[in-house]
Amino acid sequence: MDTRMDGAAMQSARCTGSDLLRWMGMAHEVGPRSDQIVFPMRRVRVGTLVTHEGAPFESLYFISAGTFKSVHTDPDGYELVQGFLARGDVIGLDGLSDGVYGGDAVALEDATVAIAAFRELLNAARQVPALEQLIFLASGREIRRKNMTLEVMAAVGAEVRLARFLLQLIARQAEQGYSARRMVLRMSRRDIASHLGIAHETVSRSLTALADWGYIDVQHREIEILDAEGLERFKRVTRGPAIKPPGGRGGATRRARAQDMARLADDGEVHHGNGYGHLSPGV
Amino acid sequence: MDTRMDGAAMQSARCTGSDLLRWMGMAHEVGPRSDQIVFPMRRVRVGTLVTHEGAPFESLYFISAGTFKSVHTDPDGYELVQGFLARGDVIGLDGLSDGVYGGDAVALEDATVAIAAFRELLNAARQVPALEQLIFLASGREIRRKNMTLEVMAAVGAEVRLARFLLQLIARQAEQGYSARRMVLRMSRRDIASHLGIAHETVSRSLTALADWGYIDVQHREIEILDAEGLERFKRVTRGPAIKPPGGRGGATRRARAQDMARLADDGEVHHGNGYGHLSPGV
DNA sequence: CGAATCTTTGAACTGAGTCAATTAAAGTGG
DNA sequence: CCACTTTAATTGACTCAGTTCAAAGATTCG
Repeated sequence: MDTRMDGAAMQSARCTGSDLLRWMGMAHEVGPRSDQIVFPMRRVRVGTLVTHEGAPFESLYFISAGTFKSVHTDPDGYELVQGFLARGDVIGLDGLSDGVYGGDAVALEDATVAIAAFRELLNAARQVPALEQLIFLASGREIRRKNMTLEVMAAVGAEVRLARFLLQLIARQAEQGYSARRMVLRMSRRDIASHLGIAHETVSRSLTALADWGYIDVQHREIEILDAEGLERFKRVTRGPAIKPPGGRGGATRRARAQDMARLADDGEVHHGNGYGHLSPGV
Repeated sequence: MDTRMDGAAMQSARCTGSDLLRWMGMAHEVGPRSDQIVFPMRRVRVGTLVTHEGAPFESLYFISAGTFKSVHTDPDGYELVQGFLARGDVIGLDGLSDGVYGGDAVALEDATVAIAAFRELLNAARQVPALEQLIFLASGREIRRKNMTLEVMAAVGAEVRLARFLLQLIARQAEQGYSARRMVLRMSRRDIASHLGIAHETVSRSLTALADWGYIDVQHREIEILDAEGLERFKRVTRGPAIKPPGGRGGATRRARAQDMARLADDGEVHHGNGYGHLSPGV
């Protein structure tokens, strides 16, 4: 399976239902029928909006290449980055609820999307069950993603949020067949900050911290994972108790703070704090 | 339209597609065809789980009555309340992505749900387009809700988070035809805390603060909105700049803190801080 | 009526936000 | 291609909102 070009898709500025299925990781569903369904494609240049918040919902946009941010602007002018989207994601799903897009989808680099007019997509879906599945898969995935974002934002220190965010990003990249060690952040620190609910200065500091502790290497917007295992362990650190050990617990009460984190990177053995966090420990 | 009972539904422990449409606010789509589709119902007692995290996805559960919390437990045992669901919501949508439920749905009070086996629902949808729409509506709504939760959690003080949460809750209740002034919190402070990403002690304190400022009245789990307008204004307060006023601005640089909030309640005129928050101000 | 849970309140500590100032990078135009 | 402007990123110092820890009420439930 070709991950850079989609056959004739690019040249002719159109693609097939099969392409959509492939991008979304449903290659096994590709068949002659899905080959027959054709969608127009659109090249999108950096900074361009694919959906406009408040505009009437008409199409879903399947990302073939490139990265987007979804930005919601509230009535007072505050911007919130709701998420980052790439191949395997669909733009515009929130429009399903009330017929209006819930945010701007801004290209963070030159990109390509397939335009699926929703009405037509539905018609196609009636003939090609795989396409119907595709829509549900996309919706479910979007919901799942949001829940993951909630996990990132809920109740952890800034460095941990960042760690989770990075691991999430690179996991998605790896799913698409790219490196699981190196990545380029397409978004600004400010975008990350908005998405994670922290100050952009804190993003800087946290990146530096993660680098100091040897988990990652940061060169501008290029990130390399140096210690995937350690980072994976680190992302689990919270301020609350780990889990109430089945046989009762009697450890020292100490919060996991920066120095412990660093140690965690060194010798891999740390008892993180066990005070009561607001993430209720599982009983 | 009856909002308490659904005709024969309760007695016979089954309901029709029309009922589903009504609960979801699609009463206008009700027709003879949707009357023909029948779904079994299930009574759910407090504390009972409707979906189990990790269990194979098979059905969607349409809430007829009662309240649920959706709880995700991560491998380390930390619990995160992903959201609260009531009539008008559907349980289990996150299972659409990978065929597994993403969290436990726990009843916070005795409740009733309609069980829609997904396969059958799809079949029914082929005959009754309104039901197809229904699924998409539900998905889109779920995504929209998650985005609203992100807004709540992103970058604001605890009192404001709480204010937004309460207003959200009561708006949903009002949508269903109930009071827009009084409500009963079905969930514990701890649940709220987990959902908002703050400590449960902070939830207590913030409720007290909102009450002290005259926005609400708190009696245990009963909340009354005393000053809807003020609360609406208050929820907009952030730590960052309001909006960069079109004609440039020159106000004093002061953060909006508790005392200002209180004042806001009194005389309704406050210039909240205007330093640069991490919620980028709209250009 | 007592056990368990939930809620509130207090006190102290600290992580992260705010403000400020410098450095680096990316555009822009001559 | 190089000055110049503008935006992005880093780093530091200070402050406070919110977490943590502790302990006392209030409710609920068996």
